[in-house]
Amino acid sequence: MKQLAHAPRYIVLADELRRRIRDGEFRPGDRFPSEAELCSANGVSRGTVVRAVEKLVADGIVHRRQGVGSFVARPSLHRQSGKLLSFSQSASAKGLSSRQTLIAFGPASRERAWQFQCDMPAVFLDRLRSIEGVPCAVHRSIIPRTVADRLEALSELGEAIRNDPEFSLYRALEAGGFRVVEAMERISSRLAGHQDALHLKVAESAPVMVVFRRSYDAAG
Amino acid sequence: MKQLAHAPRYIVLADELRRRIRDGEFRPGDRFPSEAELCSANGVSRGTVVRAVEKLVADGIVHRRQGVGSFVARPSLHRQSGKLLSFSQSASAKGLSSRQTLIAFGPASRERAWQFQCDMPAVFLDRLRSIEGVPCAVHRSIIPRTVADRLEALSELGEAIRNDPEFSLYRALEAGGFRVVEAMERISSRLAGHQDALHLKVAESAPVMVVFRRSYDAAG
DNA sequence: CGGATTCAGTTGACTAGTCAACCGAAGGTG
DNA sequence: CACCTTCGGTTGACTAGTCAACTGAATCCG
Repeated sequence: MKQLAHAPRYIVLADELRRRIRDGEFRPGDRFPSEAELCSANGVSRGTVVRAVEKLVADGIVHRRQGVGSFVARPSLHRQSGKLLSFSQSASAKGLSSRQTLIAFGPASRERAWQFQCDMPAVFLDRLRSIEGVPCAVHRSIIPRTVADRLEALSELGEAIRNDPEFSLYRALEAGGFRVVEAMERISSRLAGHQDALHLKVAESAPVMVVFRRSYDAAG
Repeated sequence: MKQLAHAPRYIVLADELRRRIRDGEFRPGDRFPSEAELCSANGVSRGTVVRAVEKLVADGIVHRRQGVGSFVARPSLHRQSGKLLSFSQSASAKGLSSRQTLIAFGPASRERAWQFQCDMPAVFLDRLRSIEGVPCAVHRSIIPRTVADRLEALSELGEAIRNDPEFSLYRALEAGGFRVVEAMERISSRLAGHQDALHLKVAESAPVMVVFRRSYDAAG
């Protein structure tokens, strides 16, 4: 189980840079420290710095231009997607049955919330979504505390999901007075980890899709 | 304009390995040559080999396990997505207007078709999709020749798209007798290239989403 | 036999460099 | 002024290694 050996340095470095961006040390559009600077500042070789920065680039947090430098990305509104149907909506629209089971929920760590560019106390909600009985996605939802509190008590939310296989988070949000009007999606594919593989019942390290979708209500 | 300088070796190597997999030299589940083997066989250092293989891993073509080796991935049916609404369907379902403009179309190179795991002569179709006037995606469709021929003549297809901003490829396919029943999606995000940036009118190297969706009709 | 250990082979992480491609700005020249 | 060149700084690609972590199989031993 030990698992805690120690994270690779390039991941530690990436996380630290992420934090510094989050904390406002680097602002959108700002020039990022050059790779050479990051090398000497952190006492690692350039290859390690590159791997760290590549992670941030893959996350869309920074971008690089050869011969110029690296920059903190401006939050892109163009990532907004018009495809704003909830999972259950799109399924039923095609006459398919959609099911879900609650995997886990509870308070979200600050780091985790930040992955969704959410800098408030929040709760997370992991759900296994199935179409026609075939598990096909794990949805991780991050809901700001302020919103969650206006829904039913959280424990009840958990119960609702457990008991109602047709439960739709979007419907619950609307019932709570929130109209979701637009969303930001960040989609990437990665290899299934142990947990994912367990839930999806696929061979471990099979490719899965990871969908980040940030939703806004009319008030933001 | 020269642009043709020469592709990096790790890309050349990745493409070559892709081709060898495609040609059946390595079969799904097969053990892949070890990194050391690939090094000596291709006369490059291990770092280069790793980058090449990482590309294949990112594409979901191979997977690696530390201490064991690399393997050709089995085509995963779990990548099938239940969310099979066409772009225009999902937009109109939300009461949004969707537009599109034809960027390019014509015969697809074998390499390009293969990216969609399609090993037949095919045509490609690049469309810029907009929601509420905001460009938000470039869709690249690969259609097997055998299917395309049963649609209207291709030039007419081009005309149809040009003239009908409400044109839906799925609708056209159904009109031609093809019922799309399921699709495989491979989604990744990358940086906008020059072409992309031009069409989407976003800052170059802004993050964009790339959606690969392979659709099957009832007969496969 | 069955459990522990060793061992060879593989990928993961990392180093300390080199050279190339590229960009922007600063000068130089007509 | 307009054009060209040079130059410093940056990222991109690559090398040739080292050591660590991990796996599976073989081996040893009670």
